[in-house]
Amino acid sequence: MRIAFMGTPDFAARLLTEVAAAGHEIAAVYTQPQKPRGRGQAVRPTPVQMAAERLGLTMRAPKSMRDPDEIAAFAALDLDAAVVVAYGQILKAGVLEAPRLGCFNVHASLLPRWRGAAPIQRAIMAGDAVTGVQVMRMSEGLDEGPVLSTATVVIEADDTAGTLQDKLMEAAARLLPAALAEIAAGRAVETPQSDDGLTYAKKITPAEARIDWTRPAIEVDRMTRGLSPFPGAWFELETPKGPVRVKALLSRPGLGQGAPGEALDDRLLIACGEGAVRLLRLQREGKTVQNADDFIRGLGNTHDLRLL
RNA sequence: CGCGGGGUGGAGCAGCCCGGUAGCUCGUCAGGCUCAUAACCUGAAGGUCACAGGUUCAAAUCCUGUCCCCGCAC
Repeated sequence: MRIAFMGTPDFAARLLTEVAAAGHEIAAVYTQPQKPRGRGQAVRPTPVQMAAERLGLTMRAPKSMRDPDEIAAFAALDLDAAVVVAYGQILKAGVLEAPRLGCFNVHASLLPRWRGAAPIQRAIMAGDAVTGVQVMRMSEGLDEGPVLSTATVVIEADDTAGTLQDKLMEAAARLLPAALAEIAAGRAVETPQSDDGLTYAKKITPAEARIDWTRPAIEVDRMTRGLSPFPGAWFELETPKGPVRVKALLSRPGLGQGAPGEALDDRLLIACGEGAVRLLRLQREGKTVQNADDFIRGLGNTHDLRLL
């Protein structure tokens, strides 16, 4: 098929290479425009852009796909289909209807659960036992279109958003080429989503990433794993030089009771509102990621440890 | 030119303000002790203090520049 690929982060870049390897003619790759961002206002290419360059594909990075000129240019590509993966822009009807067979999205949840921006994180934070990836036909509503194919992935107790994303990415890498083949052959079966179990995966906001030690341990644990490695659930630590912000990147529920935030042993077993969590991987601001052992050594003193 | 923290034996840190013998916790190696432990004891190896200039009798420490890592904001 003659297709366009639209995406931005790593997850999308991996699928772009899969689609290319499947032998489709990629007329254009769309990604978010580069702008000064990140530390030092550096301009960095998106992962999809790097993948597109490596594959020698035509790339476009329009500021807005709502621009009539952009929509016209997109339509002029004379596409069979478009594949959209975490592109970062809302596509209007003019874009969605341009390709002969339509636009298809890869979404990292079992719809209609976790429609929206942060399905992987929200699934872990909610304590879901299973999630997955799906290929769906795009419509104007947010992740509302009919589903063409599904791969399920079990969420393990030690999964973080990072590890789960890797698993989902591998699953999607197998699922998408097969789905495209079905679409090309006109054999794809589209199943409308039901409204049962509908939830929305709201974007993660910085404010909700702060750990509240008065919450039950099981919730704190899900939060650290669901927000790891990015943006990272965090708390504050008192040091001789003042309070320091620390991210908890991996944890495990543990046994213990105490005042919320209090260290119950010298190996980072921290009391929560109900039960306790053991912190396994952390990162102090300005420092690199550390295992609990290294973090403890860096503290110098683990007695009377109190996390805020 | 967005704001800020950091680079010191293999790991994690202190020392820097106030220049004067390279320190701590851990690991490694050798030996000892113990029924036993993420236990304890003894000893050893391992560092041009990120790099390059400068100041000084003397620089990890003060000054200038460069490279690299990271947090926030975006």
